[in-house]
Amino acid sequence: MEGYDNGSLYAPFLSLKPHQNLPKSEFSQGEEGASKGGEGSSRSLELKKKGKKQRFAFQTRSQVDILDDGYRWRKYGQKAVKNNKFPRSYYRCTYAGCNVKKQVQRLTADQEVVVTTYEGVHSHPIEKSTENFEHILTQMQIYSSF
DNA sequence: CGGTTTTGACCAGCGC
DNA sequence: GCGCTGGTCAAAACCG
Repeated sequence: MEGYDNGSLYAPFLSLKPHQNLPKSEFSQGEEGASKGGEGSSRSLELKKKGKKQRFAFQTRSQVDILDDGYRWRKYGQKAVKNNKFPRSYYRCTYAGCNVKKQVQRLTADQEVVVTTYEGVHSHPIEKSTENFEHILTQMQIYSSF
């Protein structure tokens, strides 16, 4: 709620125009700077091969964990983190060739706050209208952008 | 019937 | 060397 600059608001999903490829994504990497306790900074086999991953995390105020951004997501796992008493959900894009991953995590302090982390970039147009999600973007705060 | 979801187990990396 | 955490995959169950 602090004075976040909407001008700097960078929405990957919004920038993912059908014929608009991201000119550059040099801001990849960046480690996650684990707080402590040696958070698992393990890179996926696929990621390590590419070494090019875009991670975008933002927190939203929602009652549901599943935020429909217009893409199809298939849950492939759920694990509870130590820093959060609530379990973290792992989602993956079901589009062929689109290996975009999404992580949803709820804050222990504020159960109403949901942290959504997008990993990777979509390589296909949205099948649903983003207008619905657009409203969410208005209330969502950028937590960490790489 | 298809697609998706759910739980468990396993693995990998890092820490101490 | 062992333990811990986090992450992914697998099979089965369930829903529309």
